[in-house]
Amino acid sequence: MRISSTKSGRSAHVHVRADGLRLRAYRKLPHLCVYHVMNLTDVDDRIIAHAAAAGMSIRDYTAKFVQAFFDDCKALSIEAPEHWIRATDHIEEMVKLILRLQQKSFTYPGEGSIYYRIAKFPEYGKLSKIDLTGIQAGARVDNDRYEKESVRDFALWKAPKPGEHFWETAIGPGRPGWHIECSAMAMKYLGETLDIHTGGIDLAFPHHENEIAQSEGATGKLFVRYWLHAEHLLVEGEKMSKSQGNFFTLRDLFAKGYKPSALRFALASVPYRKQLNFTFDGLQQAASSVERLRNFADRLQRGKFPTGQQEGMAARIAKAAEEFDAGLSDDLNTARALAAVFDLVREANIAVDKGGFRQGDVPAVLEFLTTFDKVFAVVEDNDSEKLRTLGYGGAESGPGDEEIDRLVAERNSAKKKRDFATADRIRKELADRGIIIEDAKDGSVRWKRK
RNA sequence: GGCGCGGUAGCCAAGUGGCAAGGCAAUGGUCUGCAAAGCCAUUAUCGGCGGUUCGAUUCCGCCUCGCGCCUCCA
Repeated sequence: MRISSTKSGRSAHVHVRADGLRLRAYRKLPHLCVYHVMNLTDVDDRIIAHAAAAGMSIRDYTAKFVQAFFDDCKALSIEAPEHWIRATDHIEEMVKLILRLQQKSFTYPGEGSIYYRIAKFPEYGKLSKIDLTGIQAGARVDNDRYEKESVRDFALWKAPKPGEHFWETAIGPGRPGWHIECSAMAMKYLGETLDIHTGGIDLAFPHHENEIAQSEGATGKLFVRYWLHAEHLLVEGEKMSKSQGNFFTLRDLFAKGYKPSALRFALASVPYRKQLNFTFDGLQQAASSVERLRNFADRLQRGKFPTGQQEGMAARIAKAAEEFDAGLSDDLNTARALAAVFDLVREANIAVDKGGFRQGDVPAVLEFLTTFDKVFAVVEDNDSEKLRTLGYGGAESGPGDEEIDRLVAERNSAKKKRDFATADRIRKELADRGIIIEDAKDGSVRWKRK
């Protein structure tokens, strides 16, 4: 399976919702090999202009955005693709592709720029089902700086602007148009036909439509077998925008104390084709859901159960794995996959409560949870560690392990003496510092960070 | 205006022509020294109106509401 994805410097949620689902690690089917290439668009009009204004090279100017993007990906446990590549490293490939299009008369020049002639590609619009016949030339040409045969035609190569960075190439000086990079780079790393291309739904038109036109025009072959377009977020039921004040960065959210796992769960639990309404209440709900899963995993790992296996449990676990698989196979229906997990959690909890659950059942359940976590990456608790390494706000400044262990021991001895006032005081103090203490039936005590 | 997506319990959300998954929250119960965790119980005439059908939340039509794209914005 070969995947290409586009990226935005600002947001990683699309990646969590589609490619970020860690399908590579999952790889349920042995013959399914994931090869993922992620493109970093580090050149466009705005970047060039801003870099010029700042007196910086494009590479230096974009460095901090690239770094921030990767940090965000790490925070959200998005797996690194096989290749992540920069547009500016592939100018030559773009030029070659343009030359190829030129030979087939898909291009025409205009004031130093090179345009794609959409009239030459009758299938144009097949992805977004846009009907070009209704679009009249002249309807929206006022802000167009270039001369084009048709309004829909787009620039493959743009003439240099005074004072701004440009490349000296076989097709003349200038810089690439927005769309050409994706076609050129995808083809270089993935071949002329890719299996999956992901991106935000907003990019379907015109960006992906133009990619198809360029690629298929040049090769005469199908460019992409499956497009995965992720729907956008709403925030508290409204469109996210800076002016509305409902635009949050990951850093903002972590600084408010939300955990990476909660955010990841919130984003991943809603199937990618569905518009996700991001709310703080929803984040809280996601955190609670993650908590339930972690409690369950913990219960299995710490618990001491009678030896042997419960009759039917192995089959029950296998069924959960099957349903989980079926959910993901159903166009990444994560909601369905999650239901399979929670069903098993509930049933296994019942078995544990009733005493039927056996030690021999533990490995299979844990193995299932591990498989689940390869995709969802929320059960393993590395929230604090992530925030710390990435230097994001919100990392705990609470008590250290030794101090906690000491206080827990202190509370235990108070409890043994039936000095509940002291025991409860210690528990309350720790609770105020974000540590939850739980007593188990068998007298053992566990603690966890909230 | 054109094209597209969606309206399912307090919240998030799956799904199917035939008794409506799952999660969160709430309330009551169980357990507990008290808690927590877990478990049990309770909570939906599936946006509205028509049509097709023995039967529709699921199919069709109309309406309504929300969102997106058609402006190099994920």
